[in-house]
Amino acid sequence: MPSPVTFRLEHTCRQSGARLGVLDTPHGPVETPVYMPVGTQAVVKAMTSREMKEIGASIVLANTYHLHLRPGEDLIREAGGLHAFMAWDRPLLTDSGGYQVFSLSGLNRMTEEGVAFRSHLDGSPLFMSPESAVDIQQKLGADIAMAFDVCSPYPCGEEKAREDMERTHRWALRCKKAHTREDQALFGIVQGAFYPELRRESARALADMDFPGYGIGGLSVGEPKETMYDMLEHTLPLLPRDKPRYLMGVGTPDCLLEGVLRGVDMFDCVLATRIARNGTVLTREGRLVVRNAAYKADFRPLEEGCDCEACRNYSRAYIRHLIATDEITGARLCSVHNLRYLARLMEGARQAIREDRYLDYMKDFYREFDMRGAFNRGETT
RNA sequence: GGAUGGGUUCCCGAGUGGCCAAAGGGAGCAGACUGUAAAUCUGCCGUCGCAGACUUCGGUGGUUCGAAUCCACCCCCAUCCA
Repeated sequence: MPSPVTFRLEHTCRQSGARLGVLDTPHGPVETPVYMPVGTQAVVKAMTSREMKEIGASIVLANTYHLHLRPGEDLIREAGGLHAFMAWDRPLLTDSGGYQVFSLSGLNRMTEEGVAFRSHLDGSPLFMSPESAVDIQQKLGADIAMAFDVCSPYPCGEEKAREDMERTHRWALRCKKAHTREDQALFGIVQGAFYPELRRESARALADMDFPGYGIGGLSVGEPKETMYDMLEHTLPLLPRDKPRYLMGVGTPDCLLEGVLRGVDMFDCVLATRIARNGTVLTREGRLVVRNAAYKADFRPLEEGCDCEACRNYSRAYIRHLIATDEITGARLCSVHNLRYLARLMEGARQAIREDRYLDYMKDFYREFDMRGAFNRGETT
């Protein structure tokens, strides 16, 4: 059967090789490269769907594990599916819960059959397998579902990395077999930890399984950025050119641009919304901790020239005051800004690719963006 | 005027002879955050410093080897009685 989600590679930047494309889905097109805001619990935290549209979000994520626990996939199906439930008529993607196997590793036990979780909410047991992760996602009804994968930690010994990768491959086949919904695409996920040969092997194995799109998983888990870029360079060339590549869990503005340079089409990351709620915003000049006392009487907008609601109407001093007084609108305005910032960053990237000047675009970004202390995980401190 | 209860480090508030620079909150300041157990978490929070030293618990004066803690007087606050 033909995939309900198809990718059109529209242009390859002659200066950089970066890709410009369109992902067509049952709920409309997504221009790539794209940053996808994360709405784990069927909501991008602090945001309404109307605001998400104003920001320019074309596709949003939700999470299988979290929605299975609350409110349950049957209720969402009864509501008419995830789109209707959360009043979002644009494309949706659900992560499989594979990441929760990793992030909640203290609360679960994995076997070949699947993963026995203990709910992080009340400790009650639940079992997720490739089949049940697919089943839940089919009931949720997002445009794109993700395979149930095994995300290796960092650092990770080669033997374990291989076991995780091979299990990910076996589980990918099981997911594919279990997936029957015709208006939903299932993407496979590449693993292989930080071993170039494993990354290549995983990319080839997944490509052979012929998915309509490919996630690159197991990155941005604590490794230095250069290591992540290196892994991308060992993965992306082995994935089919005519299928979308989704770098899962990334990230920072610089990682987004570096990913695009290497051929990534889709990204998601909680960072923008999480740091927003904690009083930090992204600007073209770098990260700005608007919570800090330095902005107490700074009446400029968060970012000069930004067209978001926060920057059009409010000052740093005001937003700092809202954060300091624990007013939820402070978290909301910072979220609005950060999401708009990343949407504009990617709009600019697409435009630059179209005009064959993506390397210039990156150079301009790095010239302005202060990288000192800005999410330099894993690098010398 | 009398009775009672109080005055502790920015605020609230524990502490009633040494283990007290003084619990715990709050405020303040800073840091972390990458497929969200996160509107969360961590650190600092008398002064100078490495150790350590110094100043501090309303004021003054005592007792004691040693006082935020005991005694005397004084000043202030609250409530009640006149």
